[in-house]
Amino acid sequence: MADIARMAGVSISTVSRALAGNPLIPKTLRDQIVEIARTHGYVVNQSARSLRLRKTDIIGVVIPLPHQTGRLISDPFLLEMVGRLVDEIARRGYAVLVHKVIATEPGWLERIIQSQRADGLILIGQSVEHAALNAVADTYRPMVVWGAQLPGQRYCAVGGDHLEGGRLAVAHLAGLGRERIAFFGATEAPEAAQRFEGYRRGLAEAGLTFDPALVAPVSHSLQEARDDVARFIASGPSFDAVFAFSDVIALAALEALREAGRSAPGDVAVVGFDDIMLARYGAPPLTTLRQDLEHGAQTMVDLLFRRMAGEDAPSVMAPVELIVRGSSV
Amino acid sequence: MADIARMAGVSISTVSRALAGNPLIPKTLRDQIVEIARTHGYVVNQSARSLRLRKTDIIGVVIPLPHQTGRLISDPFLLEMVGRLVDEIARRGYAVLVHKVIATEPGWLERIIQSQRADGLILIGQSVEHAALNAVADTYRPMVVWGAQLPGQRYCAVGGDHLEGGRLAVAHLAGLGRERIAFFGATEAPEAAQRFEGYRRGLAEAGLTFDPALVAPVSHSLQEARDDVARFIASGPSFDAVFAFSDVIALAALEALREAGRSAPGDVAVVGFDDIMLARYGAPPLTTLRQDLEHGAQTMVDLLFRRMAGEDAPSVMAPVELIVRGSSV
DNA sequence: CTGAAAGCGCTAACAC
DNA sequence: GTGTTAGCGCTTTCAG
Repeated sequence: MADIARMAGVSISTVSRALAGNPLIPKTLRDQIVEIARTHGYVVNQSARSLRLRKTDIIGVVIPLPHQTGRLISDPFLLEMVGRLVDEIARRGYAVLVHKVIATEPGWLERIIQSQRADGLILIGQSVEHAALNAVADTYRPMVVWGAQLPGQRYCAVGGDHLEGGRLAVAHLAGLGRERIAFFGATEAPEAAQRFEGYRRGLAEAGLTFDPALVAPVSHSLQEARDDVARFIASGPSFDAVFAFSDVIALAALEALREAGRSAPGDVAVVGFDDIMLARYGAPPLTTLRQDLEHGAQTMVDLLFRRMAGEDAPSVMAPVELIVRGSSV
Repeated sequence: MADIARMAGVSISTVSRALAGNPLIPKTLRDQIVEIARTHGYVVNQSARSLRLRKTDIIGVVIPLPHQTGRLISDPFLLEMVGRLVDEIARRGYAVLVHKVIATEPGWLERIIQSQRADGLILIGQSVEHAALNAVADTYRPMVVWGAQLPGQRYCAVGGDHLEGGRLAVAHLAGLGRERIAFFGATEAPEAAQRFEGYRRGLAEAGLTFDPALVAPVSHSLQEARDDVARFIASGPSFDAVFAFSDVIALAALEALREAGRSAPGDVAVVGFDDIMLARYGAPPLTTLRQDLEHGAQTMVDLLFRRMAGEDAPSVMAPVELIVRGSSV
């Protein structure tokens, strides 16, 4: 910047002001300085700017991976979400810093916040302790979490209506005359717990009895899920429908069923959750509960910027929509 | 940091050294200081650190979007690539800054470099002028591009063997007895031009004549591509096979064919490129040329770090593999 | 082994 | 309007 100042025959402050578009500097001089900077390929150093301004123009997007799988972000839902967030954040002139963290290491959230590399944070998923988020939220405002709403929650969460989604799924399956409806997926994470709760309510409303033998804890990754489902099938419980925690699990279930010689939807009707791109293109295409990611990402970013501006933005629960495709009818 | 120093009864320099694990500070004192910092939730401010060290511990991943579509990163290939890169970069203790840029605005690359927000840059795709990349590469070393190798190229590029891929695709289709093989996709971008060139060579080697009427410029986005293909079908040229620039285009072609009442692979055999996740799950599953993204991302990151260390890492062309699935046989 | 002090590149009072 | 100057929070000579 000193160089530019020398070339323009002005002081550093004038250059700084001109480059910032400060109207105190006459328009002609400003343009002149901007032009000099441009031709010399000068751009303001962001580290210095951030240090001085205590503002980075960066939004952190945190992907907490459960367990110490030091591995792949391959989950299609996660990737779609990241894509949407990048779009939405870029529209506002901010860059996106993606953090992949192992959610089991304590203090990771505090570390990210304290490093002050981002002006705001979006966490994808609550795999963290609810309590840890609450604790952080008391002192750190610019944070939005993709996830479920929980009682006593003091952080800002955006997410689909998991409970209603579970209900709708089971109502749909029961309406088709299915009576032995299995649930595939973990039930610990808040989102999962709510979908599971919706499943149980759906059963109750349809006059079906809940059978714990039809609940299979299935991994979230496609490969492992397929094996988990295969084991479940082999272990013998009879079932004529599946409500899966996610589309990925539903797709894995379809594969495992095919390998076990059962047809879908003939022998077993399958419903997933999320409506990822893969859901539409499968054979059969997947009946699922659609979460509008574009809208979800938009909402999260919107709330985040309001919180960054000091407002106190509320949590939002987005509706989910049952999309009926070939895997259930 | 001053606070921590006061609490520990030492100077700021000592705290800085202790937190950096500098062995000049006795281990006990070091641990003590680290402990104080931990309990008080202190973490080094990265802006200040970066300013001082001229090093950010961030790798920039740039997604250049062609044209001024101020829109969505929805391309599955791009998303998978980003996921792989994040994994690979995170493994090395760096964070990832994702930039979405409109490649038509001149000077964007210089701006990103000069802002010094990242220690190195990975560009996904050469949609930029080859010349612009060459110019930048002369002065900016830590940059790796995902794309084709071009004559006179002075930047480091990693990518699949597009030409060979095109040849293999056509050889496969011709081997199945197909004689009117269409090419769907743009032919301007370097990757596309090479795949197209492979297509022409494949035709020649199979003794088929090249018919310009069978080359359809098709958009890269799923929706638009479907419409483009539908128009092509409606316009009447007879064809019994398609080599598509990408899996996304191939999937769009499958849809358009179905809507037009033509069967695949019966009436038209279809081959894509990339082997994205969607390819495997379609109906029919897609024959495609697999680019090993995991390996590609690994290679790019590896070369980038070598360049960051001052070494002069070479460009790499990765093999592609024909994966035969139901869409062609 | 430890501390004092300089300075990374920038912005914004505060003078003039 | 413009320049001078004081930091932002950190690391690292350099001196002790």
